[in-house]
Amino acid sequence: MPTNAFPPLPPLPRLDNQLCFSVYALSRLITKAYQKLLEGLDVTYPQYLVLLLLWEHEALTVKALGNKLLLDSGTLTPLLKRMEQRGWLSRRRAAHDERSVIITILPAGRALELQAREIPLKLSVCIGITPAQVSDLHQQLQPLIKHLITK
Amino acid sequence: MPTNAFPPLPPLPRLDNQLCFSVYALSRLITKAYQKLLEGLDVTYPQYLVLLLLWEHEALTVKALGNKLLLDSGTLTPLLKRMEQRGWLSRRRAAHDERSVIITILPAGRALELQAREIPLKLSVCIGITPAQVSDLHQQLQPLIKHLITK
DNA sequence: AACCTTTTGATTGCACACAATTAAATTTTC
DNA sequence: GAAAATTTAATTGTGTGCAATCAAAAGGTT
Repeated sequence: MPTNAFPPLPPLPRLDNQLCFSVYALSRLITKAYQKLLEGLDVTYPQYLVLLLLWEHEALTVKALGNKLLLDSGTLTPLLKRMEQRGWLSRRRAAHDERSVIITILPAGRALELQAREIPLKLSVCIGITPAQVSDLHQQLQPLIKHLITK
Repeated sequence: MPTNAFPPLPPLPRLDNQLCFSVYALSRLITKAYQKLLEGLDVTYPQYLVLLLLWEHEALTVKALGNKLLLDSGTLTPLLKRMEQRGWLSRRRAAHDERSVIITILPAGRALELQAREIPLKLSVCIGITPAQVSDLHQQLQPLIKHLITK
């Protein structure tokens, strides 16, 4: 009896068993939850992430923002231009390296920080887990992110 | 001495401490990893998710696909039209309810299943965690998803 | 039957998200 | 110092992703 040249492979895992789909779905659900909390500020979730960084660092290059957010200029440039139009930040070339674009928070952008103070707390309620669980889960995701970044 | 009407609030959590950002970043990294594995099939990750469902169920309405993938018709309609153009599936109105659109897998779409067999294994290597960890993490994400869906 | 409500997809408009390419400026190499 | 390689953003094109709106069809009510 000849060996089977095409042995049956195990069936593809069902969608509802897949970790990757869960991460994908959860990410979109979280973004949607943020959108509700952020609509008072009239910012999107990716824009809020940019603001979080600028509130902390005052000024960052597009490159630095991209490194921290894992987003490239194809995403960031139009997003930052929209935020510039609203007067939240400024975009200018670096004097010492004309290739770099420096993003600086403006007073109007700084003013949003106060309004945003309650968001983390509200969101944790939205998601419905304890701070301990948040921390635990966060720790577990880090190695996956690290592993995928270096590819 | 009067009580302070505006006590200082705790600082906003740093980006690299936020679970939500980790989920968001991980989701995009996973999609990118899938894209590499899927480029031989010339499908995107969301299209692959549709195929996974059609390989299992043969035919589903747009509504049913949307329920399973947590995507609405604004996303699915153009995506399914692209897949129809490539001959992977058909779109037709249900006879008993002209509002419903039934998506049916075609032979060309079915043929992709064989080529996709190795993807789950390859991806688990890509992510770099054990099956036990995958299962564990997956279990932890379910309550968050359930909690956010019912909002 | 005529009306009302609900369900279902499609459509529209806007905002990411990223691969690939281009262009400009800097750094390295010789 | 000139040439080559690298770095950095911008641009372009394609594909999601979703809120809001529209239109058609089904089901229910009187």
